[in-house]
Order: sequence, then C-alpha cells, then structure tokens
Amino acid sequence: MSEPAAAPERRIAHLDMDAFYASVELLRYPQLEGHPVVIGGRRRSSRDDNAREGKSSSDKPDSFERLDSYQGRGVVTTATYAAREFGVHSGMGLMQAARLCPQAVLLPADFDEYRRYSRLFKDEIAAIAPRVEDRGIDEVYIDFDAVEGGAENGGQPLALRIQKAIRASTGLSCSIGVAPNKLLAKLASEFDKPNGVTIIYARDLAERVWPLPCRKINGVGPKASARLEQLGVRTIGELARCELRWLIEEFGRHTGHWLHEVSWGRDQRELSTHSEPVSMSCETTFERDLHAVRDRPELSAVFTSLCERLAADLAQHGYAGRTIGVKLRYDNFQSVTRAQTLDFHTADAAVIRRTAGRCLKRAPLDRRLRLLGVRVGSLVSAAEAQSLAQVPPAEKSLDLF
DNA sequence: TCTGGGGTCCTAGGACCC
DNA sequence: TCTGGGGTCCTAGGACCC
Repeated sequence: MSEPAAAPERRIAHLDMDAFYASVELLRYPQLEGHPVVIGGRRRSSRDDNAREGKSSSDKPDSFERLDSYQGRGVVTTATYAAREFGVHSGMGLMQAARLCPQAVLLPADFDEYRRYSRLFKDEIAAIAPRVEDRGIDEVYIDFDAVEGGAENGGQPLALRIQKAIRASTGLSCSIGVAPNKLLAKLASEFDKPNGVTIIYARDLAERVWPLPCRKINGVGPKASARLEQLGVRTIGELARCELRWLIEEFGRHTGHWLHEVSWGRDQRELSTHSEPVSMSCETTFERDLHAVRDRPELSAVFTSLCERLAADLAQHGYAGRTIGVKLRYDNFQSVTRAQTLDFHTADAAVIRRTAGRCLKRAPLDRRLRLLGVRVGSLVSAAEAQSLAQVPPAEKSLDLF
C-alpha cells in the first residue's frame, strides 16, 4: 500500500471511550463483569457515604439492586455490552429497560468518579499529543499531525500507542478513528468498537462511508434523518447523489450546503483546543408532577435550591452571567423557556432567584410541571464581571461621543 | 408505569439605532 | 409623505450532542 503522491492528507483522530460510565463501574465491581449492568436513575456523588449502600467488590451480583425493582422516573445513562445484547441502550426509559432485561443490575450514576477517570485518560493523551479538542467527558479529537511521526502509516502506530497508555493508566479501553478530518474520524471511531483502531483515507469514502445511514453523520439527528428517509434518501451515498440545488430547496441554504459537503466527506473545521462556557444551568425532574398552586411550597423550595446550586457552580468555576432564564416542562412533556437579560453580570443566588422568579411568572402555569430548570447565560469570567461593573456610568456615556 | 441533565448552535422575529 | 436598508441585541423555540 503506497501513500498518495499528492499533498498529504491531514491526520485527525477521534477517540471515544468504550461504554465509559459502565466500564468505570466494572473497575469498581469486577464481579459484575459479563453481567448486564445499567447505569441510571438517581444521581449520587462519591462523597455521599451511602452512595453504594456499603457495596464492595466482594458482594455477589445478586446482592445489587435489580433493574426491575426500580420505582420512579429516569432513563438509562449507559448500559454494559452485556446489557446491550438485550436491546437496552442509553436514553431508554428505565421501565422499558426493565422489561427487556429485568435481571440487570442497576447502579446510580457517579459523575464525580467518571470525571476523575476523564481527567486521567485526557492527561495521558495530553502527555503524548499537544493539540487536543475536548468533546465532553468521554471523547476527544486529536491532531496527529502535531505529533512527531504521528501521520506515519496513516496514524496507526500512534493510535495504538495512545490506546496502550490509556489502558495502562486507567484500565479502560477506547476506540480510535483516524481520517483526513473530524467528520470522517468521528465516523471511523465507530467502525471497530470496542477497543478498535480504524484508519481511513479520503479514497475510502465510497467503500466505507457511503453505505452508512445518514443518521451516522454527527449533526444528523432523528428529525433530519426521518426527513431524508421520507425523501427517499437513506444512505450517505444516496445523499451524495442528490443535487446541491435540490438539497438547498428542501433543507435551506445552510443545511443544504452542509449535507452536500459531508456526504462527500468534506469538512474543513479546525480543532478547537480551548473553549469558554456560554451558559450554565441546573434542572430537575420531579418524582411526581407538581402543580404551581397546590404544590407551591414544594415548588418554591426546589426553585430556590436550584438557584443556590447554580450560584455555587458559577462561583466554583469563576463565572458570572447576565441572562437569567427558566425552563419548564409540563406533564405533557412540552417545554417552554423564559429569559431576562440584566444590565450587569451576577453569580448571586438571590439575584438569580429574584430574576428567575420574574421569568417564571411570565410562563403559563395552569398545567402540572414535571421539570423545572434555571439557567445563567452570557457568561464572562468573574474577574471580567467585576471590571465591567466598575466602569462608572458617566464614563460609559462619554464613550458614546 | 414512556421520555435525565448538562450543554451548543441555529433560526426567526421584533426593537432600536444609524 | 413615503420609502429604505444594515447591524446589533434580545427572546423563544428547536435540533442535536454527550
């Protein structure tokens, strides 16, 4: 196999941890290996002493909580491969999952622990590659061209080296796709899961990418893929055969162009190695739907505590914002949002609560609520917020002339 | 016994300014 | 009197992702 003689292709990797949360739990409870396990339901913190109800690695699988004994709301956050064989997948309601696999062990999610492992594996990558884009708790893009010899053999040796380093430091496996751009790398990382490495080149487009359903494209979700299907377009190859003009007519300028480009494997996006948050939020789904009038005291207490948690999050991360909003979800699952932008930035629980309270009053409250959320947007760093606040009004108005 | 929680980005309309 | 645009900010909703 010879390398293309023309300009060498970029080598971008997408790395995806395999069944991340479930695999972290299996490290803690190795006796559950091979047993169907579902993570979901209540959220617990590892600082919570009762988090594991005294469970240890010596307990037998049948001493854990069974999925079919769970009462209440919630969805599957992750399922082990053993549970996936029963058709259980993330996002599925726990009640439905229990029908498919009643004997599965149900574990509450422990995000503190997942974040700890996330830092561990990202530190390993950072020690090898200087340019990395964070894509959440269990995914990254890596610029293989920024690593000495990283493009060798399409990136295969480097991918294997990173897999090995992550395995050694965390005990976890991951899958890596290396391709000319982020779009194709993301697709490729799924080709050989778990613990796979897939190298693809631009010339592999027709053979390896075109047969895939459009839904596999990062950015084509349930709505767009249903729409495409309805138009008789199932695979990426069929999408590539669609005329650009027709795609623009059907999906608008922006999306039409984008669909055309991605179907031909084209993606010019650079890695984004640094980003600042735009908003932070806190929301909760109630155990039972609450009524704005009849359950007012309970609702009010939850509302205040959401604002306090959000203020604490802002303070902890050093941000302040000036757009305060609420989100409501009714018993029929419809959602509305209301927001108000202040003329100053804040991270203060009382200010957030007061402003969010005004937003809440503008929303319809005649249906029962299943979810309440509070959001702070237009974030700046706390230091920046302070310096903005210190500009005297007179000086500000002078700027206008 | 349907349907979590934390985000980002895009669109579209109205207000307001030049 | 009527007729403009462009640009920015704000709100609300929605699609999508992890």
